[in-house]
Amino acid sequence: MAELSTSKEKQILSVAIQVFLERGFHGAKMQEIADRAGVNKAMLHYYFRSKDRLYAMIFEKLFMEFMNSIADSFEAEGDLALTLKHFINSIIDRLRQTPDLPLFVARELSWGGPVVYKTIRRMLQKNRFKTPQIILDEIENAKQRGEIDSSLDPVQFIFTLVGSCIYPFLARPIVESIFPELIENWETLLEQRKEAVFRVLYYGIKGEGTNA
Amino acid sequence: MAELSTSKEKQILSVAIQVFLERGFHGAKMQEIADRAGVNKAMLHYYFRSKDRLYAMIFEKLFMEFMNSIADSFEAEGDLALTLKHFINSIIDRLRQTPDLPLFVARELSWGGPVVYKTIRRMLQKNRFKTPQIILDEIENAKQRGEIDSSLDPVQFIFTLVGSCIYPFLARPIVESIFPELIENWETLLEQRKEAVFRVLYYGIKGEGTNA
DNA sequence: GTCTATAAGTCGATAGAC
DNA sequence: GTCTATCGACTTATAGAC
Repeated sequence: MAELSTSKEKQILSVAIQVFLERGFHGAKMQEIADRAGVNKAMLHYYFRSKDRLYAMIFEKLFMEFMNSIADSFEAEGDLALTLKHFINSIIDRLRQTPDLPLFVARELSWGGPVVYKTIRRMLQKNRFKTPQIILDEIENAKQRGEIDSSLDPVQFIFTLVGSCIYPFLARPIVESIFPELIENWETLLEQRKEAVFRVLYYGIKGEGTNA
Repeated sequence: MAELSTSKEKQILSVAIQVFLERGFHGAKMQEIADRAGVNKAMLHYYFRSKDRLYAMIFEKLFMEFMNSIADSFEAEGDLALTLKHFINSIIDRLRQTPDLPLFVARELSWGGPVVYKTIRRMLQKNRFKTPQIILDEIENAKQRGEIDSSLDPVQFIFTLVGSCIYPFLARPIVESIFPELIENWETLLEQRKEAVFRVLYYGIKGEGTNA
């Protein structure tokens, strides 16, 4: 709505995003936001009225950012292999800039407060989420050319595709607690992941459907 | 520690597990647990002393249940294909009985309260988590027989394997809010998923590593 | 063991001086 | 616009009667 005029307002908002990302709505405290922003707690209410309103603003921004990260990564690149590669590289590079985003979205949606419901209902009405039509088309083409198995379930495949890319970000806290050495090379792991996901998925759908 | 003697004690614990699963530590309220268990709020403190202690007990149980779901699903079945199939079927069937479990673990670990740290440190000391050695061995064997590409990164593959099975449970709230019709057939989707994951992953690692 | 009533603490929100 | 002080709602926890 209103422009973010003051620099202090932007400062608060930027810190609040971080705190909500890390802790979620219930875990986030106005006091911590104020402390980390270097301002008084009263300032938060002066600029943003209430915790609910501050959260609503941030949830909407972050949720759209997440959905757009996925939707915008679907781009036709000529053939299935290139389109797959582009999606995988793009989504991983986008999410690595806000690695807490997937878990934040999953957590807040699973709790499902009123702000969450309203935001999604509003977004469903105006800004219809893009379906991954590009990948669906490429799959159909590849099937007809005989490039991939014609019995492939496209919904399951997209689930596997998106999941394989997002899963590391969702599972990071779990993996970190058990195998901390894996996360020390987090950036390397993500780079290698791009290649690994492409190879398994692309050659996976090229293989013949011999076995049940 | 102590035996769960009273039936009322078991009743409270069973309800508390559900509430913590749904809402996490910060979202769960003692009042709601008492109401849903049909007892007085004071009873909760009589039996479990404090919210922290009740949560600690439940977190430890649920975290172990989750880790064991994964570890126990790794079983040698003679060859790679059968071992993969068994893992996929087993982990999905176990998790479908407590579908909120993966998201609960991810959420609580990402927040990382003192109870969480203590529990994991204790488990790391005594009950060393099983590594998926069985799958690693099968992969090595299959490589030497030339059944699968020798350049396959086993860590990335296990990431993809476990992730592809767990991801639907983590992403369910997100998918449900955007494509509710997909979740209406949740059970069917999970059954189809077993087959889809096996085919993509097994034929994926059998494919030749021609392209970068 | 079970309940009511209430203490004690936390957190969001605001009043009011500057 | 900014700060201090404080209010009031909510939540955990306990005291004490039965």
